[in-house]
Amino acid sequence: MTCKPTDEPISKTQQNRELRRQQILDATVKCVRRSGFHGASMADIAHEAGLSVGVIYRYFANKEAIIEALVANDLAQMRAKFAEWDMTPDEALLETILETIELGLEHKFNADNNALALEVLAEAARNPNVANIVQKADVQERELGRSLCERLSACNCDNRRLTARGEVISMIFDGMMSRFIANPDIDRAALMPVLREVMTFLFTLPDPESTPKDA
Amino acid sequence: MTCKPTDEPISKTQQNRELRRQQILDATVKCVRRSGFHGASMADIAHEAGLSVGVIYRYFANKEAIIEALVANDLAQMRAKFAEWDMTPDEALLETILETIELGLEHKFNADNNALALEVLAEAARNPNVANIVQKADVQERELGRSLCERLSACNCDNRRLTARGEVISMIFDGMMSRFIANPDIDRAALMPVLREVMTFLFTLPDPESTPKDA
Amino acid sequence: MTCKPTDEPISKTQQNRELRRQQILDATVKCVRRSGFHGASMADIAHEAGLSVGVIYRYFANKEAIIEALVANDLAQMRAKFAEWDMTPDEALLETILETIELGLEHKFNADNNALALEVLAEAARNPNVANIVQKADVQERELGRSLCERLSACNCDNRRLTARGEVISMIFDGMMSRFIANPDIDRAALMPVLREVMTFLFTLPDPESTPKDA
Amino acid sequence: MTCKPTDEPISKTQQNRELRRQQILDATVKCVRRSGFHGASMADIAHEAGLSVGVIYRYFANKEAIIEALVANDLAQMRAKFAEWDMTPDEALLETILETIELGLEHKFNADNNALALEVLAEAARNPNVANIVQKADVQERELGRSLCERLSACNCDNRRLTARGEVISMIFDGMMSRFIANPDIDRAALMPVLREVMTFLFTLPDPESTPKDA
DNA sequence: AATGAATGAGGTTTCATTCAT
DNA sequence: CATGAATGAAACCTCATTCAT
Repeated sequence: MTCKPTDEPISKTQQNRELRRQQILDATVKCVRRSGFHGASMADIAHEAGLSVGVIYRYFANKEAIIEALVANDLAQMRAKFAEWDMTPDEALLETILETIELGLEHKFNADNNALALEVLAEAARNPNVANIVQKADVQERELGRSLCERLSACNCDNRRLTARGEVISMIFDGMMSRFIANPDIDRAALMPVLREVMTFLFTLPDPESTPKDA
Repeated sequence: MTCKPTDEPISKTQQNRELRRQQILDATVKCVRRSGFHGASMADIAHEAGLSVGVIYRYFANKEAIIEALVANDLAQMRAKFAEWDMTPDEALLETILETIELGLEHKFNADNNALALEVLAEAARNPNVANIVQKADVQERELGRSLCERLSACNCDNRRLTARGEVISMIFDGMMSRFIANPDIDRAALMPVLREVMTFLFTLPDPESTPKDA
Repeated sequence: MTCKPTDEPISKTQQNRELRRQQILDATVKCVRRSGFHGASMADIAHEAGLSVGVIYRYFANKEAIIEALVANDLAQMRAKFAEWDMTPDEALLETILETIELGLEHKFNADNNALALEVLAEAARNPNVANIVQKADVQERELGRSLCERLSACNCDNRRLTARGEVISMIFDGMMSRFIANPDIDRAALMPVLREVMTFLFTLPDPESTPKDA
Repeated sequence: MTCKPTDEPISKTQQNRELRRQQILDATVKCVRRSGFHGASMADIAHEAGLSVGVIYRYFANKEAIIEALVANDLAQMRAKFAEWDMTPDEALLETILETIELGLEHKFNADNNALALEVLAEAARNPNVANIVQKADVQERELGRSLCERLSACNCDNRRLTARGEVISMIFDGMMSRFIANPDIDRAALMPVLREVMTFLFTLPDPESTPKDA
């Protein structure tokens, strides 16, 4: 990721370069939220970033590259939040997670976050490069999720089953976006307890006694 | 100009008109799956439909109108499937629904369905007209869902809680799309039993004894 | 113009044909007033005439032909009004003409008439066919005008001078259109007497005594 | 982005911008003369200007904006000529104006000028924006005209009557365009003296003795 | 390095005209 | 004869990308 040619690991030039890239990505996020990937023109992005059109091409090969970097960035931020849980002590973990449901809901029910995330998914559904980025990011996220589930479960857990539980948890979180689009006036007060119950159920779900370990 | 008031109110001309509209919508679906709403050009659509570009404008006012009709169409099909359950007798209902999970999964894990549905959601996140169509459709879908939950629950159920359970169920189904994008090689065999357990839990979830009925 | 193949000079079929042509021209006039020659589409015209698009092509070779017929029609109507004066007795002629100034002003200051007449002129300035029609019509109009001037003048009038006076009179009338566009709130009450004075001056303008008859 | 607050407020960039705009307007004038506003395509204009289509949109928002700028430009040039007379001393004024009649005639009988001016009028008859520009320009022109009339008149002149005389003079000039279209081979040698006589009459026309000053 | 003017292919849409029914 | 669905060229306009300054 970061090449170190000199003793100083990241040169000032490199740092500036990264800052500029981030500046462009931030501007792109705003534009994409407003108008989608195709609706956001390079001129829009340049204007939003306070830069000239030409300079963007010194930091990104083309629009496609911006999109890819944007997606990678966005997913990295997600992952960062996830990683925080990893450091929570075992006894506080479940409660911490349950508390975060509300934050998650708030995040997913935010129109801006939503627009961007759905744009990414829609793009990933058609664009193999973007799909690849999303999938790469997901591998790491699943790993984190699985380790959380493992810590929460009693002990004797089928690994595949653990993974599946993680998937269903993810489904619920990801599905929030879709629900917000379809029903923005949802009754959040009534939703929260149900979500807590289901999450608790999922996190602590024991293996069925008589399930064969392999299909 | 010349209207023939026959017995049957739908003239052959009207029928042909509807056929052409459907032909155009079908072509659009293919193109949108391939390239998204904005990536699908009118020329693409016309070519896919085997028509000239101009003729499309005899059946739809503009591209926006095609998109809106497409979304409405797509959601209507969804609803139709949903409605089937409404006629299942009570005693077979839960089992029928659980059996359908697999079909649902299969549907949501199909790349074509996925691309279209995500495109619709992403569009709805930015385009108020499309959002409106989606939300209108969802009102009906929620109604159906609530009635199913009601039949499955014991009896003494808080209405808001019932609705919330429906929302969570929807989240799981909708979230499948997102998961398929992020992890297409998911272990479906392991996933199915967990899904069945969660669904059963959700459908039969009792009210907590000491919950105040109104916030 | 009218071919007479049978004894009856104009067959009923021919008459119907002429009626249809007129119907189309009337519709075109409305459309052209609204949107100009280029803005008036064949579909507009057909709709306004209560006909199908196709049938128009049975009566006119193409849009150009409609325009040309329209222009010829319009000019013929002008000429018809002009011709009425030809039958007025000498002693009442000047007064009749002066009285008509007000009608002329009213006509030229009507937005609808204006839009059409200016459209015709602008078209004639670029389209040789239309220019030709306009010029052919004008030859006849000038002839009428010259004969009016002749009757009004004392007697000993230079022919070229008479013609020139006719031209200036025409300029004033034609110029009204332009003035209405530039100043629609013009003070007509103040304008009328000045117009009467100038017209009287022009109609009765004697030859300068010492003008050489040829330049 | 980078603005250099120099002493002279008009930067070289601004100057270049203005030059390009003028270049485009000049090309448009040629095209409009040839084919009218609607007949002149953006491709034609670009080609005539030696530019690409896209660049035009950096200087004008759309075709309508070009037309409006063109009209404003054209009228400003007219007004500039008019304004010259304002500086002529009183004793030479009438003769100067009469001498200008010939120039005016020459100008109005020029096919190119004509085509453009008529196009503007025809457009103004239907397009409120253009009408507005024409009317705004005319207010100034009338002011100039009225001041000329005032200087030429004896003294005791009704203001409304003065204005009316200005209108009739304008009618004659504007009417020339129309006459040139209808009769391009007009006998200018015979026309000139008549025009001089009428103009003299109009410029020096006294108030009728017994006219009530207010209607 | 930065700028932003220029390019031109390609987007949506319109419309005169034709022709099978 | 009449219809109006179909055609496809051409209109206006946008935008990712390049490159002289």
